[in-house]
Amino acid sequence: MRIATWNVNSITARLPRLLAWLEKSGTDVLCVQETKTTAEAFPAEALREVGYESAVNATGRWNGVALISRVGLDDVVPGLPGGPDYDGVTEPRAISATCGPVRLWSVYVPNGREVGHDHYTYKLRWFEALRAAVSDDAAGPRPFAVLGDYNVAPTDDDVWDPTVFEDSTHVTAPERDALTALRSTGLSDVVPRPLKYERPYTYWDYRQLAFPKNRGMRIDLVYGNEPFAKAVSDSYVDREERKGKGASDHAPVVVDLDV
DNA sequence: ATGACGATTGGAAATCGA
Repeated sequence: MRIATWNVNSITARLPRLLAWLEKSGTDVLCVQETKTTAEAFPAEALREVGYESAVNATGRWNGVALISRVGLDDVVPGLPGGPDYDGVTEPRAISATCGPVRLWSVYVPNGREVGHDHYTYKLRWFEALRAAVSDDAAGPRPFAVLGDYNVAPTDDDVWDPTVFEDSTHVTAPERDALTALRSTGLSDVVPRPLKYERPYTYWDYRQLAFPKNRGMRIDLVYGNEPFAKAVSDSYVDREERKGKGASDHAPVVVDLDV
């Protein structure tokens, strides 16, 4: 069984590449972030025509997450129970479902914008709510994983140049502490292998030739419980999908499971 | 080649991203 997570930066703009990639990669379940569409405009019919069901939590131009599966999509829960609002709005940043033998979340963690910003506080609260919401499944016997754009680089090795990010979001101690707290529920970081270079970056800015220069970050993560981690046979970042016209600024992270 | 930011809303310029 092949699962993957991909911040597509608009599923409308990415649809041709998304459909081609699903077929080429043979992915059974895809966790999507930044759909940037309403649920009504989500391309569920185009996905159904190629054999995938969709579960969507999306409200418009910002955020939005989905699960796309051809191996079952049951017990769908949209949103993060107990999660914080931002500016009085409950943003669509999480959705979970059971896909065959595994329970999966697709998450788009708040960016944080600047250290000390209201959005940064919101990000830390969001992480705490996520930890509380997944703790039972994380400790359970069923293969379980939280996949998505975490907007945190777990270590300095996950950033192309740590000195560039001093005092920036994505690398601060409170954000990394939030990852540690999340792992303490029984989850571990399923680190993918890179297809080129030393580090498995998953995001490269569109600007300043970041991708050709490999100025990237590993911020798209797969956190799996013990039954999940034991079933992993391979994991890699499909950097080929970051190339060329019409690419997202994130590459898919692929995980193969023996389940 | 992997190449100098892209998507959305709205119908220009602002906002967001990390």
